[in-house]
Amino acid sequence: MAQTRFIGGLAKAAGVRVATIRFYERKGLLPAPPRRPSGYRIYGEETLQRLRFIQGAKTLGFSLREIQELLALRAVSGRTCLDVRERATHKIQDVEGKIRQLRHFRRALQLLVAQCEAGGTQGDCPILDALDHFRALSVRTARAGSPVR
Amino acid sequence: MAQTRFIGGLAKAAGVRVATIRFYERKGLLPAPPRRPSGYRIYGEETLQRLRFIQGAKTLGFSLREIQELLALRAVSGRTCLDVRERATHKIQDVEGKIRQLRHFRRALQLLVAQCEAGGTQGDCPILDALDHFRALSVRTARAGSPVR
DNA sequence: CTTGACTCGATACTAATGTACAGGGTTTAT
DNA sequence: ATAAACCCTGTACATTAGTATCGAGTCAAG
Repeated sequence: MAQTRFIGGLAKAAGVRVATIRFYERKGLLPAPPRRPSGYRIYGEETLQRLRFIQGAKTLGFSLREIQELLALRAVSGRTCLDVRERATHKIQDVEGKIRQLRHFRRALQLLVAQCEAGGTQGDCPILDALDHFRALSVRTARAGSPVR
Repeated sequence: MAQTRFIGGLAKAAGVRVATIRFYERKGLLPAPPRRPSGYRIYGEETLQRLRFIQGAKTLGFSLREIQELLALRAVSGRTCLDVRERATHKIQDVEGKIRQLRHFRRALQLLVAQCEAGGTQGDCPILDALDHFRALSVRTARAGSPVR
């Protein structure tokens, strides 16, 4: 079994570059792994899981910093439980905002397709006014409140 | 009514910087607006809508390039209708992938909260294995297929 | 008709997220 | 025990998405 591997094998399995893995480690998104006496990093399956998680979160619009926060939720230490609960609840609201927005989005695209199928699309496709009237919901992705100045 | 305004008013209304609006124009995300004889840009309500759309799409993880593609779908010209339909359908699949992933995500976070409420969280919160087992679904955000080399 | 706030284009800088060497060891299959 | 394929650190470069600044012109309220 390929239970453990070096960085190259992990990179290939996750579909990222070796340099990216080292970069994530420096950024604290991946824990510093055990090493061979030579210094080679040794990885187990769990790091692959985590890399997949990171990839997924990235396509959903979370920044590396936010992903770090999400991952930090895992490090529950009992006494911070309330705090974790709070942050998780907050994240859930973020996520639900995003889901709402995406549904909105999808509806607009579906209307566009329907319009196209009905053949009646000349010039100024007013259907995508749905997209135009798309209001930025309360998703504000933890941008630390506009810096004012 | 503030039906038309200069770039500063638009920026304030949309919550972005003036420089960002000019940047989007250069990038083709906003159309070149009409001008005063002096060269001042004049904006109407529709540009505000579009800016909001862009903001929303950004928090959903679409790159400016992808947002451009989405906006381009609006420019239906009859004969490209089939093409538009195809691309829109593709985008819908992207969006649905993201929605699925976000639901996954939310479920994991909800489990975490539930666990916290049940009080039984010591040390190794195995619930977030849900997060760990999160598989990167087929969301592949139009990355033009890994460059191989 | 002045004055403070705004706008113009051009250019340069920044932050986040990677990527690509370079020079030098390590692994491993043969 | 050697050669191809890897890995190490450190540093420099690239791309995306803006931000900031400059000198000069414009707007609009009093």
